[in-house]
Amino acid sequence: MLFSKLLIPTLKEAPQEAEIVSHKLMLRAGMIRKVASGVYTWLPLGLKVLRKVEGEVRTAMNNAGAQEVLMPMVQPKELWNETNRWEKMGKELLRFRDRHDRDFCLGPTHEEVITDLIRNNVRSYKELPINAYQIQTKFRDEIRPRYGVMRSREFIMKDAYSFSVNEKCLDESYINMRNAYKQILQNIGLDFKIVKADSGAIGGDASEEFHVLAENGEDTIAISTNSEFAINTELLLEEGEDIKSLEGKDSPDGKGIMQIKKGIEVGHIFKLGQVYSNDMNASVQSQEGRSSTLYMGCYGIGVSRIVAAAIEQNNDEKGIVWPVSIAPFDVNIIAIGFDKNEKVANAATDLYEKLSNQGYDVILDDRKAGFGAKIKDSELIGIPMNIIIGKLYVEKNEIEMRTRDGQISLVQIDDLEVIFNHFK
RNA sequence: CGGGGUAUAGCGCAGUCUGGUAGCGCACUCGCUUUGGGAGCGAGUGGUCGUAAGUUCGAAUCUUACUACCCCGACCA
Repeated sequence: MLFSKLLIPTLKEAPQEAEIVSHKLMLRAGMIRKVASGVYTWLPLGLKVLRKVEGEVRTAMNNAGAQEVLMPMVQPKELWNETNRWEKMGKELLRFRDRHDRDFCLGPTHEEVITDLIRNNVRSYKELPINAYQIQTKFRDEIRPRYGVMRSREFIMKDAYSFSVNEKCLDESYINMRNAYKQILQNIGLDFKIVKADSGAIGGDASEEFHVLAENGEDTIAISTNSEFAINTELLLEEGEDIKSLEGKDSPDGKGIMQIKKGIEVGHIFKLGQVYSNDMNASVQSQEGRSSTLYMGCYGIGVSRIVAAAIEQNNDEKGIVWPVSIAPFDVNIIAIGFDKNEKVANAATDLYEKLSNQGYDVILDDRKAGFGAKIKDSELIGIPMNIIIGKLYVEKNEIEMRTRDGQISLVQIDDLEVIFNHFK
């Protein structure tokens, strides 16, 4: 793609509305723009990252045997009445009426809709387990939207729902999703912890949260230095624990000592058991020929929140430092004097095509701007690799390869193998 | 909803106390010169000062009401 043709309105200064680093950088890099409080437009650059995160999630879900569906954002009151949640939910459930005066809401989650689908279309235990997921826009009328896309009212979530005949099978589905979530965050390249959590309003037996560790995290978690043990301090507070005195104590599992960290909750998995399937009469015929109420699990990942969390964890004074897996582009070819110097333009275009043909996601900065402006933008946007074609090339056929973290090497432009090797 | 704050050009800000008809930097447009760390010179464009009402000869500035947005708390992917 040509930089000059893409809408990438970068800013030198962060708008006053932004408080935390990820929000500032997303605005400055031209990834998002606010439409209303907690409601954002994703511009081309932001959308590219969002799509890459979606891709990582989708791949891992499919590999785990889940199947993709797409449910409506608009849901009828009748379904929510079945679980009594129309009454139970507060104002975060945005309700409205259609022209026939029928009540609807914007879906903050989809237990009712998916359970309705399964109960109407699955008859036998032989068809189970089923795990259906979607990647979709959710709306929660949050009391206080905050920090840009980190806690917005409208956001993209991957939500998966598993249906099993018995508790043991639910456990298997749960572990399966737990592993898939680990895989997703590892593949993206984020530092995270799995944390025991309060199962909260959604209800059910057990739940764990996936937290990306970052200083601006909204949650406080207690983790062990030497094991997987981690717990949300909200749970400890309920038990009357004094959080501050925990730091430095032995971990309850005997391995390592406790540390208090800040985390961003990007995923949450629940064993729901039969809460919703009881309310909604979701059952199948069991092996014994009797009606058997389904066991459910639900598994959420905040796709748009991961974008913000990744920035929160990976940035420096110059801008964003994307993990390669979700960077908007793999390479930026910075062509200095593209509009004036034919030799530069030809070489840049030629290299652009060669790299694209190799399957790299490449952008060519063909703008009429100086080196300083171009490299600053590239650093702000966080593209992992820059290839600079300028004076050195004109004089000595050399191009400069420069990573986002500042490692520089000079390469002959015809040395394609050497160039490609830099991407490994 | 409770507490705190902000609102002047696309972004960052000054002007408000002490009323006199709006300014700076960046960005943007045109021209020429530039092109390896956000280029220079020259000439320009852009604002019913958040909205409404009031006080006044006169309001960005004073008064009142409203709205939007941000921050701290309860909610959550």
